[in-house]
Amino acid sequence: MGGDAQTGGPDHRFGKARRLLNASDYSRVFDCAEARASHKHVLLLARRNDKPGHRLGLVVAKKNVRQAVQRNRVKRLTREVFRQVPQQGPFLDVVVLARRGIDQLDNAQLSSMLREQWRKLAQRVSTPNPSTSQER
RNA sequence: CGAGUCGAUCAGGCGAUCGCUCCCGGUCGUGUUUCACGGCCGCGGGGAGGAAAGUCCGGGCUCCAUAGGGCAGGGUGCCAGGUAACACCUGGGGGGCGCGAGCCUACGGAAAGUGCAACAGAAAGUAUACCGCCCGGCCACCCAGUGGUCGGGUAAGGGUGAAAUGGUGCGGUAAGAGCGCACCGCGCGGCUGGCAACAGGCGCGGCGAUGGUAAACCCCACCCGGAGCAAGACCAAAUAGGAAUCCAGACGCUGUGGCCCGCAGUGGAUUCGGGUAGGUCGCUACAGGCAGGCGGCGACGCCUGUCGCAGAUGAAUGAUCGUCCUCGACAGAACCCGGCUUAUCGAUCGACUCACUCU
RNA sequence: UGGGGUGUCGCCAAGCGGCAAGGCACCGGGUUUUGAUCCCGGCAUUCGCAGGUUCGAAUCCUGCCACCCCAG
Repeated sequence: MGGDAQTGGPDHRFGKARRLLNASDYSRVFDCAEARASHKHVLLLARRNDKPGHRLGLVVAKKNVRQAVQRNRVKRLTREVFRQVPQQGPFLDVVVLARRGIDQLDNAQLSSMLREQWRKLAQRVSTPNPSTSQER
């Protein structure tokens, strides 16, 4: 459906084609994560998709980030970082889970941390690690 | 100029680039034309709050009967008004705080009943008499008097306690006592003002009666049916059709508040097997905002004009850069309103009070 | 988002107007050659926080705070 959208549209868009939309999309990633990147404040899970671009899903639990303002801030920044990621390589479905204490970071710290985690994730997918695929 | 009281408003601004969502317009594609869905485009419009929060009250809305009767349970609690309603607001009264502007106030009933008050204390509620005080009889002595003992009168004083049976003063008395008087308090009666709460003043009662506690049970007056948009409705598909066991056989069972009645419907429960968990509506236009006029002390009401002001559904307001200043607090809509409560860097405006100085 | 519940010592908790039980743990002492067991004694508990009612509040009332559970 979005075949000509990808060729005609610019690189840094973030419409519904770039997001995980329902529970089945999420459970597909959770049930069979091909790669993961863990950090003190965040956990990324990823799986290859057959779509013409990366797709992002967010899990920011109320238990981990208490205030609604802080949850919104974390999600906005994560989307912003993801939006600026180049659309190339094997396309992934990624779920970002926030952990406790992530709301203590300021905007600059948060976005540089997320860029770093994305870089690690992309590396692991391009050179498949036998240990990670064995985990599931 | 300093200190303070009350009320109202605002909640970083501007520019550039990239990005999200809804609406509008255009265009392309798909399906069967109207039309629907999806993609893209537009120097096109809209896009969090005063608390959006806590969920503490009150309503609308939806389903259960159109929410009906009784019990139970809960709430409110000086008076009058406002309101859709309220535990809110306005005005007034009583009480308390402040020099004042003002602020605070769960503020009905204890002579309907039941209960409670540890410890201390004589006594904690149909009062009582420990130490005292006073009088009389008898006994002793150093015979005015003092001490002991018995009988009586007292509740002024002491001591205990959170609280001790009106308070203060004068008279009175053997000592005392509302025993008498004055003022205050309390109760009763009627009068004046006020819609009322209540206030004022008058007369009567000697007050052995009527202590406290109702955020103890309770009484009185008034109010409250239950659940919640994950309510609920619709579309495609499905709930079909089956099998087994158990219970009941219509004073039974089910239907959303705990029970009874009433009302409506009708066999019910469990297991096996089978199937679905996609979308649309509800979803923002109303107790609506602003301006003006009129009525009212005011809350508010009425009339006229004008404005269109989030509506997502894995869930939208952001990021980066520049610039200015006072350097930006608390904090993010999820059905919607009216309040209350709590969090909060500050800024501005208005009204008023007190102190000092000057004129 | 809605509904419901719980906060008492380090842990588990009873108490529901008048001194806050008890057990485990911990500390000190005794018993024992030593340890365990056993015995005795101790625990600085703002009773989640702040107001109020009462003579008196862990207990009653009001407002906050934290944590937990249930419903897609």
